[in-house]
Amino acid sequence: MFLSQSGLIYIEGCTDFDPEKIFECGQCFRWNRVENGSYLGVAGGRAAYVYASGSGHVIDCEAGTEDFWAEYFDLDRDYALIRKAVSIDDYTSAAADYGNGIRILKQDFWETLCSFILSQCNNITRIKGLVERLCTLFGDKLYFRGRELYAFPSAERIAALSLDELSPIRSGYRAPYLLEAARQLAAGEITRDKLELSAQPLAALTTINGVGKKVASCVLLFGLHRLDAFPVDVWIAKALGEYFDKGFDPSVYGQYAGVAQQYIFNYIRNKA
DNA sequence: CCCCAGGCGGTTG
DNA sequence: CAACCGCCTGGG
Repeated sequence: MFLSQSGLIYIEGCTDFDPEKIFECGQCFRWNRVENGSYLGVAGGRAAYVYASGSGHVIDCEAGTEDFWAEYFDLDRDYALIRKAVSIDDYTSAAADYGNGIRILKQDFWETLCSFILSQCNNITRIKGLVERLCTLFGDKLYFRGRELYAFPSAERIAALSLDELSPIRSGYRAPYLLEAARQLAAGEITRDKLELSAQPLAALTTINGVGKKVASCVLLFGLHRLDAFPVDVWIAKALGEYFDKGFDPSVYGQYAGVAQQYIFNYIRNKA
């Protein structure tokens, strides 16, 4: 399904790899289309291009980082099987068909937490702007194929800032949430490991000020790759209200409820 | 073109 | 259940 060479990953014969869907379905904020139609993004302090090539796709990255990107794009997982597994009713089947190509990225925990704290009551354009300013102002500079890019700043870096220093981000009332979360992480009060071990990771996450159930579910799904997490935002709520019974329980999708969530989200948001 | 509502992938007290 | 900060979008 994929083949790694020095600095290049070839994805061939995979029915479920569509860059546009992966990057535009709202799970990530640091991938952008560039002039030639390929996507350029930064994750884990590294950059990569993703583009269509022949009958497949290519991930163009620094030599030695192929394993990181294969993991990031969850390339070992068979999403065609997941699509089948969650197609348990007509509506979800249609959504899964429509969303064919979506994959859940294995993103950094802190970056995900941070990004989704900023996401509340904002549209994607603005979230991307906020995150980009955060990186440009406080992230480490990196160079990739002649471009100057910025890594996502560490929790320690953000924890050391004052509200005043954070103000150029223009994150509004979310700024104190961000600082507080950064300090809790930097102090080790909240760690990825603790959450992994916790029996109630959702409850643990919602102890963070500014993190409610929706943001916490997004962090579980995108930042801890808990594919059973099922974030309910306004779009999902709309779909649930229109097409599902009242007492709907996402556990009907089993361990891949979160992937079903992405299909439904993408479907109700983009389908005419 | 400028102006100003309305609305945004929520959370909190 | 309103208030929160601020921009982006669209109608006038």
